[in-house]
Amino acid sequence: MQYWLVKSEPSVYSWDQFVADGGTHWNGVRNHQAAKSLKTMRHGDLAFFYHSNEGKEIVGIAKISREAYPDPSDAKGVFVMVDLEPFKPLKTPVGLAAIKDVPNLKDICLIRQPRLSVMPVSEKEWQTILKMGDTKL
DNA sequence: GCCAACGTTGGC
DNA sequence: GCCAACGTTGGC
Repeated sequence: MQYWLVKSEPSVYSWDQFVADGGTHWNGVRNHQAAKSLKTMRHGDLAFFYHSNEGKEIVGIAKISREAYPDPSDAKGVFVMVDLEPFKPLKTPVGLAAIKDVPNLKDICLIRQPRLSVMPVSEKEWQTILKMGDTKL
């Protein structure tokens, strides 16, 4: 089991919309490092759903429901997408500021590479954030 | 193949 | 709205 974090601007695609849709194709990723993570995702892996720009907090958990396949929105056919479905919301959203305050999380990709939109999360980071979110799987 | 210019992301 | 970080583009 691997853990991940995906970002979305709520004004573009929010967690509420994601839940209302019952899942979505995670398309439009055009960064090779992010794409590498997409390709490493396995069916059943879990991913934090982070609201960037507005909110700046982790609001829920998504499950990978389909592994990487070609993203039809990429005309060159280079990039891939996965399918995600809602798993469960965080009982308490975990904000970026709170994450920055935790020494254990200072190496998390979210802080070290702020512009990356899809990134791995270590098991330790995952458990720490789950606890901060007052949420059990 | 280097590197300057430019565009985009996202926190503040 | 500004700006830092960083990926991409294009001239040489």
